[in-house]
Amino acid sequence: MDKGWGLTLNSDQVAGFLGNKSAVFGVKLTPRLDCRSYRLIMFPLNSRGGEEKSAAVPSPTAASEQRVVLGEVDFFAEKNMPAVSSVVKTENNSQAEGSNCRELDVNTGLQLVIANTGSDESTVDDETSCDAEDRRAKNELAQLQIELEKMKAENQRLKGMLSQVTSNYSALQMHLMTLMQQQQQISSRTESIQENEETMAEKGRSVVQRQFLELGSKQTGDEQSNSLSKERTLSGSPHNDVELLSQTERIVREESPESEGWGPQKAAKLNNNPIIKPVEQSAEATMRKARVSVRARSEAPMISDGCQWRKYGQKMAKGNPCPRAYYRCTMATGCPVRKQVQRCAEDRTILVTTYEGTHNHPLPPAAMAMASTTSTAANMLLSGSMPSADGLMNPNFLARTILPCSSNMATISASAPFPTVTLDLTQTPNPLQYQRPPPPQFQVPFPQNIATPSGPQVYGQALYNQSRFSGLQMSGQDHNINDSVQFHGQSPQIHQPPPLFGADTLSAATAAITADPNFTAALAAAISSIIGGSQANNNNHRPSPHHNSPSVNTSNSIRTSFPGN
DNA sequence: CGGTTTTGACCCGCGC
DNA sequence: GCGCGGGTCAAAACCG
Repeated sequence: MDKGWGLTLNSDQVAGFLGNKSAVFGVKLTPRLDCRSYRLIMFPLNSRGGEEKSAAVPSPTAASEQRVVLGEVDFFAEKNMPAVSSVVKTENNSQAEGSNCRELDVNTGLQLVIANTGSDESTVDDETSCDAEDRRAKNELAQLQIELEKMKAENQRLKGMLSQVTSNYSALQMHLMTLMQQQQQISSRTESIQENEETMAEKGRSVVQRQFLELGSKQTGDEQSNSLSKERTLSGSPHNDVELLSQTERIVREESPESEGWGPQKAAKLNNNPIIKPVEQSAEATMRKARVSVRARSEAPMISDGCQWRKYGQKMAKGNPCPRAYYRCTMATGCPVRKQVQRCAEDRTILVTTYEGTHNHPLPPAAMAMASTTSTAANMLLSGSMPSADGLMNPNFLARTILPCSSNMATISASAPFPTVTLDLTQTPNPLQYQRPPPPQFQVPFPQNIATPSGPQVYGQALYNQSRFSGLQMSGQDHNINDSVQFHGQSPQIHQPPPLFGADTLSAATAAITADPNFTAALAAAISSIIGGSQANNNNHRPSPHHNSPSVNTSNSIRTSFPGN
């Protein structure tokens, strides 16, 4: 087959060699199928140098016993090419002389002398069939290459379109949220003025009393909402806040019915009271609803995230020929964290791992980075659908806050049955990007909580502040950052803001893990940053080699073990 | 022997 | 009501 190289001779040389000055020929050298001999194909050239037709050149009329050396010939070689010393002319049908001569088309009377070759003997039999087969194969190859190029171009075009659509969607969503906030501010002021007038008109009627009455009619016993409402009532524009609260209640209820999702459905059966729902259960159910999907390129059946997982099911999902595997965390009994692992249908080198829930136990360093990333993403996603002191948070802040290095590496699915954040680790961002502070406008969704956000350190603290501020702390278990703090030796009983290294290392780990497409390398970076940053003796956790946990050696590299499925 | 994986059955929500 | 699809259960098989 054609190996992609050929021999080109000077046409004048060829014409002179043939003894016909008026004839101009092009010469091609193509390897034969056996890859040991080569064929020199000559063809007439038109005035523009193009090939006129593919035809064998008649043998030279005046055959000479003496070799005519055309001169040194260079190959346009790309691969393992034998060096060609010269092109000589011999008698018709003469065999190659010497072991370094390779047979060519005997009809042309040309012979190619190839230096530095072995003593392979070339033959001339089945030459015609090989020739036809060569041409067919070359044609097929050329067509395939053309199709490949077309597909590549189409792929690039589609990628560009997708990127544009994604960015447009984000921009539109940002715009919509900004407009909604402005509208709410305006309506808030308007209603505040109206209420003032009402208060003046209806003397003796207490506005605050009316507000609490309305609250009482709309509340469902949710202490969290109640406290939020009271807080809002005190902070101004109460009427609007009540409406906002009821809106948000609808959103939360619609998005997280108790009997849905990965939560134990039997547990849902046990509590059938639709009105009185404990805060813990509600928060837990809401937390379990949020999902964080991580896309990473991996040939392994499962990415190593430092946790121990037990597979409890596998299903064929619609629209994807690859099965979806279900795992639950087995690092602690009753840990609610589960994950789904499935290969991407479009690109099977991409492994999509979807996490849900928050670990209720300390995590090893290897697992902290991913767990914190997913937990933070879930927290912020839920915060985005919950009322806050600033009103509704734009979920796109999440993408940019979690992944300040690239705005299009995180997407939030609004159409999915569950609110899902997708962290795409398959794209290669500029490695310098995540070392720089993120753009200020996307840095912190709650700027009043952060004094001077200036980079990943403050960014990590921002996550901490935000997640505590969101009012969606899981009762009975603190945020993952606190988990990490506990793991680093802090007293589990004392719930206080984590020391600085917790936020620093977490943010660094998060940035590293989300910015590096090589997941294992990113995990190694994250772990090394955690270990190096805290200088704590964290090596007491030695996951059993039986489990799917990475082992950290002294050089902070990651060795993953993936038992086959 | 204990933990994990496999895999068919079952449950449940949802759309028609 | 029925079918479909997602998610989970649980018994059997597997494995170190």
